[in-house]
Formats: sequence, C-alpha cells, structure tokens
Amino acid sequence: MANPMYRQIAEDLREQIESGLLKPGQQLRTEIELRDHYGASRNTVRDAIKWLTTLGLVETRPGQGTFVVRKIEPYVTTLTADPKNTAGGDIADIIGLYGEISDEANSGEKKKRTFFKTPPQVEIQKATEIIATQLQVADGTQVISRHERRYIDSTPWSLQTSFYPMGFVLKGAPRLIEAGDIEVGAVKYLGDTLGLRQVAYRDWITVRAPDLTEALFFGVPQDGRIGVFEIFRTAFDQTGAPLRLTVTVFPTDRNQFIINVGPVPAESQP
Amino acid sequence: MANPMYRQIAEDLREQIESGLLKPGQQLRTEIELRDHYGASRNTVRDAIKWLTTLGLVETRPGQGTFVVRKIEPYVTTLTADPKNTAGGDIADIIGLYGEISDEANSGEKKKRTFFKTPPQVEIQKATEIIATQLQVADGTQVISRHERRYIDSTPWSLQTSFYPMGFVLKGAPRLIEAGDIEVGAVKYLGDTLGLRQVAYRDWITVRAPDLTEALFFGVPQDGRIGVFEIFRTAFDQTGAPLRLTVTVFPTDRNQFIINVGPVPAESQP
DNA sequence: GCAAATTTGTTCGTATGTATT
DNA sequence: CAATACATACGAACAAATTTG
Repeated sequence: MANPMYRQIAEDLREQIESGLLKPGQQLRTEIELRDHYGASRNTVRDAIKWLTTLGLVETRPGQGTFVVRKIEPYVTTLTADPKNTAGGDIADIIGLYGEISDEANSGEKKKRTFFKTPPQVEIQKATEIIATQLQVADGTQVISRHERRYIDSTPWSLQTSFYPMGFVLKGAPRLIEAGDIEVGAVKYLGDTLGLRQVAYRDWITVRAPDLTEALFFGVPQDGRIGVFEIFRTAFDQTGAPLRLTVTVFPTDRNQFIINVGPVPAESQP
Repeated sequence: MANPMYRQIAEDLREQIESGLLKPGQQLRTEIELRDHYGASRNTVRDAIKWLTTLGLVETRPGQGTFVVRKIEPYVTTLTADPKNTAGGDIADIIGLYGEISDEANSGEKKKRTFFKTPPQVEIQKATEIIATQLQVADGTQVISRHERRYIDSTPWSLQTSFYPMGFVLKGAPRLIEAGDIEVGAVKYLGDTLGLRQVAYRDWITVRAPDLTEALFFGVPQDGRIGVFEIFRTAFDQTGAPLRLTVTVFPTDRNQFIINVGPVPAESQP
C-alpha cells in the first residue's frame, strides 16, 4: 500500500468527521476498540489520533477519551476604524472594536456578546529594539507598559500591551503610570492633558506560535499547532510623531479581521 | 518526575537551538547518538524530535537527518492601497503589492525581489454560498473564476482566485473569459469596457490549515502546523455594487501585512 | 549505475504511570 | 477504592529515503 496504516486509519476517521457521522463534541471509540476494529496495534491507532490532533480535528483528554473538536464561533474585528474616534472607552479605543458588538448566531438570531477586561497592569520597562524603533526613542530607554487581558463571553480573547514614551508622564500625563483604567480613554486623556491627537495609525499583522503564557491563557495546545495573530499598532499624533505602540495577541482559531478601504457599503459581514 | 523525559530532552535541544549553539540549517546528532547521549530509547528521542517539529524549530528529512529550520525572510504586503490605483498591471492591482518591492536584507543592503506569476487559469463555475453572498448574485449562478499561482524570488508566495459576475462578459467585457493576462489590468479593463470603477474594497482576513493542494504548492507540512492566511477581498464600484471577489491564500510562515489608516508618515517598516 | 552504509519512518508488543469517573 | 482511558517509555524488527563508495 502506498500510505502507512496510521494515515489510512486517520483518513477513515477524518471522513467520518467531515461527513458529519461523527459530530462536534462526540466521543470517538476508545483506542482499544479502534485497535480491534482496524486490526492494528494500539500504538498505530494512537499515531492516527495524533495526526488528527495535529490537524486540529480531534482532542484527547486523559481518562476520558478522544473527542471531535467543537468550532468556536469566530469574533470579527474591524481594523480600519476612524483613527480620531475615541468614544467607548478603553476597550473600544485601542484595537478597533467599534460598531456593532453583535454576531449572527447559528439560529439566525442576533446574539449580543459581552466584553470584560482586567484593569491594566502598569510597568516601567526598558524599550526593546522593536518598541524603540516604533516609538522613535533610543534603544533601552524607559517606556510605560500597560497590559490587559481581554475576554468575550468569558472566553479568553486577546492579550494587549500598550507602550508609551516615558516623557508623557513628566510633560503632564501622570495617570499613564497609575494602575487602573483611564475612564475617558487613554487617547482622549492624552488629548486633554498634552494636546496630542491620534490622527493615524499603522497596523502590522503577523502570525506566530504562542508562548507558554499565551497558550495557558487562551487554552490552546502548547505545541504551537494553533497560532496567534500578533498585531503591532503604531499610533501617530497630528505632527506625525509616534503616540504609542499597542501590541495585541489573538488566537487564530477564534478571530478574524476586516479592513475597509474607500466607501464600502454597509451590509452583513460574511 | 515532573515532566516526561521526552519533554526534558526537547527542552534541552530547544535551549541549544535558541542559544545559537545549534545554528539554523545545522544538523542535529542522529537519533542513535541522541539515544546514547540521553540514556533513553530511540522512540523517546523521536518523541522529543516530534515535539520540536510541531513547534517549528526543527525539520526531519528521511535518510538525511534532523535539521534546525532556517527562517524565511518575510514578505510584507500593504493591504490599504488606494482603491482607484490600478497601475502596475495584474500583479500589483489585485492584492496590494503597491510601492516598494524591496526589502532590507541581513547585510543591510536593499535586496530587490522579483515577481513571477502563472497566466490565469480561467473557468466558469457555479457560485458557492460565500461567492454568491459577496457578489450579490443568486446561489448557484455561474461566475467567472481566474486562478493564478504567484511567486517571489521563485519561492511559492500565494494562490489567488478572482471571481466576476457572468453578466460582465455579456455586457461587453469578453476578455474576462479568455485565458491569459489582461495587459492593462482587469480593473482598468472593466473601466474601459463597462465604465465600472473600483472605488472601495473590503478585506476579510482569516487563518486556517492549508489543504493538500496548498501544502504541496507552498512546500509546507500537510499536518496543518503552518497555517495559511485566507484573504477575501470584495471590491465595489462607484454605485456600491460588488465588482469582484478575490480570494488569496498566503502561508503564514513567510507573509506579513500592513494596514495604514489616516496620514501615516512614510518610513521604514519594522 | 549499483551496492552498501546511514538515517529516519512505520509497526508491533509490552509494561507502567496518570487522570478521570 | 476500583475501573476505565489516555500518556509515557522501552525494545525490536523491518521499510523507505538518501548519501556514499
């Protein structure tokens, strides 16, 4: 035979899953039962299951069994919002959760989703190369770091860290180094105190494997099968100087993004 | 033991790789040598290597050995170009490869990259649900499909398929169903023949596992460890009607994207 | 071009550990 | 505590791919 046995077994199970014979959440037969069914050894059955696991079709739980994965209802974020729009507070103002926070559910009803985020964890850090480059400060300069964990419907959704030049505090924006939310929104606060208006931003989108902290927070496997979007948003003020750098990490299994260029007609998203 | 042995071996090798002791492209010791070195069985060593493989740190080649992966120099695509800009022909006009086609090499020199694409493979297809929704035609209606394979520096870079409503051909744009390039660019051609101008577009960005065809074309593993961006670009004309849907697939290991909103100062990308 | 040596890939059997019910 | 189910680990044999002589 052309293909190894474990791949044939995997293929057979994959067809059962994709045809709907095995439904999401349903338990597969145990390794012993599959061993007898396919006339292979238990190790070979385990190789087949491991292959399906890497493909993201099934997940195994020790002491319980192997289950067909449930797909997560994706959340869609629009990245091209009005850069001057700061209404809606911190959650909305940072990474573009403007507009409708609702979603077409399976039943066809509109499902309202709820946001929750932790208060910012504030630190003074030395700028890494990428931070220094984006904020146009010298390498190793101290910067303000404000870190949040963000949830939707109590599902871990994203990890976000914003970096500000240290000079902002001395020039009249002391609340940047206070832990806790800035109720009016950080962008409006900088406008009120320093006269800095966010008029533009650039997003840089990459995908990489999650680190251990991210994997634990998002509840994704630690082996990098499921990647994370890492979006670097560099915001600029009216003089063209960098205002802040916001780094947000989203797991790719539950996030999608929209970009609008020009007068795009308003309508339902795909 | 807290951690299983294969994870400890993997961790030891990972530190050697990340510390630079094992350099990209370098061959690891053979499974037999590692077995003797760590005092484990060959199968346990293989489990460790498989873990590193899933993490994307090493790759094994049958008959040769296990090697530290070389990172691919990423290509950066700007998604927010002027929607009316159609200069540069087909390559540039479809998915935003406007501007500088150059890149900072390791040595610090500017390295010019070369594009190549196959002539379009043209087909008449029935619209799937997503195509019908985006083009605002009835489900099952016939549409024109133009498919291309695209390379940069002879590396497979992306797979792109554009869909047009069938009506465009009857209304005076017959070249859409001819195989081969439209030299002036498809957007300009539609403007010249039908008076349709592309004034806006919406990009919808997702990440998923590659299918078999994509994995073979891009040379990535078939097990889904390395995902692909799938970008749906719906373009609109001056009346707000959909002009075409372009679906482009990029492997995540060699592609990054930039979005500019507002007057972003021109400067070097990260 | 072929044969041998090297290296990873697949499969089996067995035993024991760990998590959950 | 006992039963069940997956996780780890060992040893062995042969197959397949590649390089070397």
